[in-house]
Amino acid sequence: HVPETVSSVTAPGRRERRKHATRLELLSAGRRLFSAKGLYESRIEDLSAAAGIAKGTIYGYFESKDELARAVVETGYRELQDALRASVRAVRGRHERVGRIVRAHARFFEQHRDLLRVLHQARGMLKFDRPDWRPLRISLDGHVEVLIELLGPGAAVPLPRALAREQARTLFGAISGALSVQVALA
Amino acid sequence: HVPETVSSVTAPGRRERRKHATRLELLSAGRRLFSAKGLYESRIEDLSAAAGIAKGTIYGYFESKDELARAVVETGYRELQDALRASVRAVRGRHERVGRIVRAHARFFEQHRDLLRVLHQARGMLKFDRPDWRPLRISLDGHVEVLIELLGPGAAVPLPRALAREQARTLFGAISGALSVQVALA
Amino acid sequence: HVPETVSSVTAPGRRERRKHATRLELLSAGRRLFSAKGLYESRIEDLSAAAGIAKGTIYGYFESKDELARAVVETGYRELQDALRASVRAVRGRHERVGRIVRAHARFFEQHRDLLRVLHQARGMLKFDRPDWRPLRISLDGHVEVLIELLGPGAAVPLPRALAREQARTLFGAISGALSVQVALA
Amino acid sequence: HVPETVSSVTAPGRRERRKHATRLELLSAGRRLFSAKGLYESRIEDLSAAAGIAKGTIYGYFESKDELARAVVETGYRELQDALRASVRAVRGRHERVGRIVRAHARFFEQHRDLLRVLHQARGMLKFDRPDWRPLRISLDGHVEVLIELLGPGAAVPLPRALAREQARTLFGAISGALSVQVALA
DNA sequence: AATGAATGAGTATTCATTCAT
DNA sequence: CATGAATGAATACTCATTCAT
Repeated sequence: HVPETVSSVTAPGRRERRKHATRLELLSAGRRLFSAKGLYESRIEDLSAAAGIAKGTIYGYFESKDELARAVVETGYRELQDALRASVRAVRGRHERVGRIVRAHARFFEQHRDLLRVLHQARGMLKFDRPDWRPLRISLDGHVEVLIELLGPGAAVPLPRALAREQARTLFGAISGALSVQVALA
Repeated sequence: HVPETVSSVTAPGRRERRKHATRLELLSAGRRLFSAKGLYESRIEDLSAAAGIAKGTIYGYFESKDELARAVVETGYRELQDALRASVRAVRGRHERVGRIVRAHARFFEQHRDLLRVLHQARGMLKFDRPDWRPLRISLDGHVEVLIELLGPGAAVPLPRALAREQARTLFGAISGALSVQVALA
Repeated sequence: HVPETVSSVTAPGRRERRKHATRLELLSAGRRLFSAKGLYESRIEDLSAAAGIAKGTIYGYFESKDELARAVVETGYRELQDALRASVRAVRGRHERVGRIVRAHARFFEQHRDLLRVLHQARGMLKFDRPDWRPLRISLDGHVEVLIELLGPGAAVPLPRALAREQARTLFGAISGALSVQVALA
Repeated sequence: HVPETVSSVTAPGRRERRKHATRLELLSAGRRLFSAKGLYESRIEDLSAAAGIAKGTIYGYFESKDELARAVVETGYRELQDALRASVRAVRGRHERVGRIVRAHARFFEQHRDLLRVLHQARGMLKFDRPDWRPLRISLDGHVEVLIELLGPGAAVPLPRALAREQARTLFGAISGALSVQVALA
């Protein structure tokens, strides 16, 4: 019931931007922390300290620790996808595209070891039957779909969807599994 | 430090065998449980119920929940190694051996999805810097060494150790990563 | 300490009236909320939503949640007293006055069940030894005094104060207790 | 799978009795504490200290703080009912029975002021619509039924159930309301 | 004056581990 | 050896209150 004055219109932009910045800060701190100590060993309090944001404030941005974790994973997949897309932009032949994508994975995960760790962990969780983790499955499923698209064009004969999906899954699993072991034993 | 009494000498193997059976029961229940709910979501109480063994008793067999988990992982690697060894017994050429080993992995993990889950989880943990998880690293390292041996002979020229190790790591990571994604999205 | 400017003099009653209206709005929302969910289960945030007034603003009108609660109780007693006064205006005989007052209570609480709930709760709290609740005791004490006055005249021989007080307490307790149980089990 | 040996049969009695004693200790400490500070201001930690029982242990006896509170209330009503029953044993006329019951209430609550406070509070809560408090309603309802039985016999013509219930409710409400105010202002 | 994002002290509850029986 | 009641440190989350805008 407070009338929108000019001054109250000027401000929002600032506040909005700040809110967004805080959210990003939390996601970034979450990625760092989860990757260093694991999701279960990371305490909300650590997160609060790492992000320089009060404990209670976190709950204004994410409903729970788990939700934050899910957001970190989703953001991670999105970044990976952006990198992959860039790597095959304007590349034609399927053969060539596969190679690019493999190398793009390797490069990306080398630059973002923290994400490699977090995503590995996430893949582990979605094998358990807790419904809370369904969103993670959706993320991974989505990533596979993106891979199908990226690999897709260039095949002389388009693959049946099921087969393409199996290939994409295997490709992604093999690449990240291999890198994962390297990192684990490094 | 309790002196061996005559009675404990009279029934020599029985007690030993019972102890061993209980230990196996615990390892098996642990594998089932950890694979179904994850290491962190599995409660000692669940384990006690699943194994039909009182909570307190468990601590007579394992020093802690973590130690039990480590034992489950070690046992798992040992079983996998046995399967792999069997698969290449009396196979000569390196090329052929690699194929056998890949297929043996697939077969083994198809038959023991629970282990696939547990080992995936374990690989995730050993990326974190908690010293408690060092034994897991040793397990995985040991497995890689075994792989090197199994793959090894048959090469015209023996590979430099470091290279062989890298190959084995990649092989194992790729195979289990690929299977892992299949299972996760099944 | 901000000097009164001309402009604040130009619109003299307006601002005052607005402040008063906001205060009433808060008291009314408080009564509704406390009665529906109880004092402890009512969150300042709910209140803010129910009253359409921002959280921070509330603290311009009341020092704390407790103070608001006390104000709700006091206002409630005052309204009850007004109703009681009206019911015995110009009634002479003590006997008749008692009857009127009993019926007035019943009528009042039937029309304001929310107050019945809030006052019951308040009576409960003032049995505990927290000093914060002393004001509530004063409210109840004051109410009893009013009852004494209202019942008082008409007795041939004025009762000793202590006895009159005991009677008024019992009267009020019995009436509201009886109604309270009816409402609780309705 | 442990066979029942003689020795394991001898023990249980003791353990059982101890468990029961602990439960009683908790109920008693709960009554004391809830009555002194109110249900909401009583911390589980205080309870643990007051009962000399570790915090965690409490949860082996009661599912939650609320459940403990409900048990305290139920036990309280049961004790009150026992006292009332004793007071009218072998009393015939309805008139006489009513008097006895009123006096028995007064005596009981004078001796157990803590219960007066706790039950008052409980009556307050069951006016709110939280389903968690339904058991309290059942307790109070049950108490009213008991009152009906105790008052019942001796009437020349048996009252219609609904009317009897209304009378019992009013009787109980009025008595405890009156005593409640006395205690509150004492 | 009004707003609502930020704060952090405060609390119920969980769960690995111990130990008396 | 086995048992399961007792323990209490550890932790996610809430919510009254503050304060920069």
